[in-house]
Amino acid sequence: MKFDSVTIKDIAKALNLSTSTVSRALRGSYEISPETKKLVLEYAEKINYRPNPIALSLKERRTRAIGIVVSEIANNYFSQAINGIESIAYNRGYHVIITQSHESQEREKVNVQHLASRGVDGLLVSLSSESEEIPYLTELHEKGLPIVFFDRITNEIDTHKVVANNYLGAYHATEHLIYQDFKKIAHITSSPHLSITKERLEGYKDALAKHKIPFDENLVKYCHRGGMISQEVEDALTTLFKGKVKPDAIFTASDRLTTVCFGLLKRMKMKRADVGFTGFTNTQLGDLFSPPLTVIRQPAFEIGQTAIELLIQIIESKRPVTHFETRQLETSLIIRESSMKK
Amino acid sequence: MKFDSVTIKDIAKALNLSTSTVSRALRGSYEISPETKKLVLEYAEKINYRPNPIALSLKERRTRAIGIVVSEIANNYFSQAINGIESIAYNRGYHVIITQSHESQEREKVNVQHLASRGVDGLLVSLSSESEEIPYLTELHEKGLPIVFFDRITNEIDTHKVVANNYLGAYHATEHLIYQDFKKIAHITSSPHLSITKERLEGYKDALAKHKIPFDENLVKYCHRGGMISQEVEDALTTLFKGKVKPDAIFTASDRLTTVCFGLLKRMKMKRADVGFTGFTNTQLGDLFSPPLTVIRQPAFEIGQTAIELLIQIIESKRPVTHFETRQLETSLIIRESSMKK
DNA sequence: CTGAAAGCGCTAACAT
DNA sequence: ATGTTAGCGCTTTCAG
Repeated sequence: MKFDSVTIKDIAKALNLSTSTVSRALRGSYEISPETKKLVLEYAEKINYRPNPIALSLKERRTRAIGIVVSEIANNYFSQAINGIESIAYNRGYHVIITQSHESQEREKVNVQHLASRGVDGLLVSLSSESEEIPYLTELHEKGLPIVFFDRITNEIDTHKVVANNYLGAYHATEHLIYQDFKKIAHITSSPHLSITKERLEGYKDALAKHKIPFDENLVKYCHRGGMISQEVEDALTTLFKGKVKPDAIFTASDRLTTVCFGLLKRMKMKRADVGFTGFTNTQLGDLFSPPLTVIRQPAFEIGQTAIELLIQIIESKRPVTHFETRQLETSLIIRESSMKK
Repeated sequence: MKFDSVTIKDIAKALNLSTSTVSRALRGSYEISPETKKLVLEYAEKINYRPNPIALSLKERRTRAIGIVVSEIANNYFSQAINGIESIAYNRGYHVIITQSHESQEREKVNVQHLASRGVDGLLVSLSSESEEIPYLTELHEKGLPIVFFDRITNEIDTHKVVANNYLGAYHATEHLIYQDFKKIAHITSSPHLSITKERLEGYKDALAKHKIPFDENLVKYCHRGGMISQEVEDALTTLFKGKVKPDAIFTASDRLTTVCFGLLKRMKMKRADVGFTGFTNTQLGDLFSPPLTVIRQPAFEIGQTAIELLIQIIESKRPVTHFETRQLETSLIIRESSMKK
């Protein structure tokens, strides 16, 4: 605490000891006599001594804090992932600093650099939709800062990564729509360079191919800000429904896209009733919607847990970690009315 | 950056200057010759020097970081408030550290103490539903740590506070239900000792009184964990509908309570169709629901902005602030179908 | 077993 | 205009 709180020095003075003795006693060094130790400990307790973590960080070059960089906390996927992260971190004695990029690369960079310079012991990051080149991260990684990516990952950096099985999630969702007898399935997704975008697009394509439905690239719309700006989703929808091939179903690729798109569809009154709909989202409110929403749900909490576990593993490993893995967790398709053919 | 990054010392050595000269040059002190200044600045730029904020904090006893304590970020109200806070903080050069209490007082205490010991310049807090006595906060406040409360505030501490006009919000919501001709309006709310609970209850009561509807305390149900545990809401509903006086409408008092309760109502199939419903919530998804939800919306973003502005004001004021204010922002009632009498 | 002293990166009072 | 030194709170050699 910064407001004239008690320091090791105060204890030393009061007990007529040196600061080093006090320090050692406090951390239970074996070279301190039991009596002195007891004396110090009791006095420290009595005056409610708390070591100053800032001084500690300066000295030890570690903070027991880990930084999180996500695009938006107002996103069910991320808030659940963060809860997963915290659930482990706190038990392991780490504190967590959450930052948001709001899908802006500039903001992401600022956050990353701030966290790094604040001395976090490691970083958990899901890239912004604008991020393609990420020198600010590679640089840090090369300097030895432990980083684990989750959700939106990158090939630029060789480290642990944790993702949902986006390919299969998309595949099953698409196939489900096909089984419902939809033929013109549009796919509304985020920035084309994002890992999740590519994986989900692959799943979508492969499901179509499997069922001999030709892939039509006019049915795929990219929202570069991931739906942060509702206008881009509206434009996508307008173009789709004005196009030669009108979609009879829509499959959205991210949390925000799903809710924004579903809302717009309703508002635009584009014969919503007979447009099949499903999308990736972690909202728990899907069955309150009208019609109830068929969703692809990611195990966000578990993804967060896995990511922080891997990160702590790197942080606490004695020797540099060289073998990295990419963990993949399965999604689940929750079928409700919105994807049913009328 | 902690990984052998360049320090002021390196610059000094390279340029054959003393560290103090470098330090002064870097912060543009007038007592440094333009040439030296230029030299230093250019070299610093070249080798990409970044001051170490940890060392800075230790020295200056300030961090330009402010701590936020809320119950849940997976709550539309709080995530919007946090966005408001960030929008101002970043422009003013402050970073923001977000923590969650998950409605647990113990966790709240740990977070507060951690933030304080990490040396945040100030605290923005919305209390957990368990928090009544808050010695860990009063203590800090007495030591001079700037604190601003928002949403769930307390009388224990004399400082700036920012809230929605909960009384009027509840009053209007209740009155709206009355106008729809509902007579037995139940109120499902959080912990009785929370400021928001009291204010909203008052509004509810006064609206009833105004319209000569007798207040029936059996129609008021408290969920002590604020709906964190869905069971407590289910119990509340069960009791209500098994009671002598069955409610014909329900008015919920918080974001989580609103969505959980609305969902349960649907699932429990308790003739949901003719139960009027409205509640406090900041979800933007209300009109996607079935039926579309009538909600009381708080200006969360603006509340966040106001809170951080007041906090920064305290932090940066030269002399101790002694006059404190409680700012109140108006809510808005968004009327949709759920509150309509069939 | 305990103490003195150096140092983490930086700033600022105090020389010069 | 620039350098020297002390100190923020703590740990950790190095000496006794």
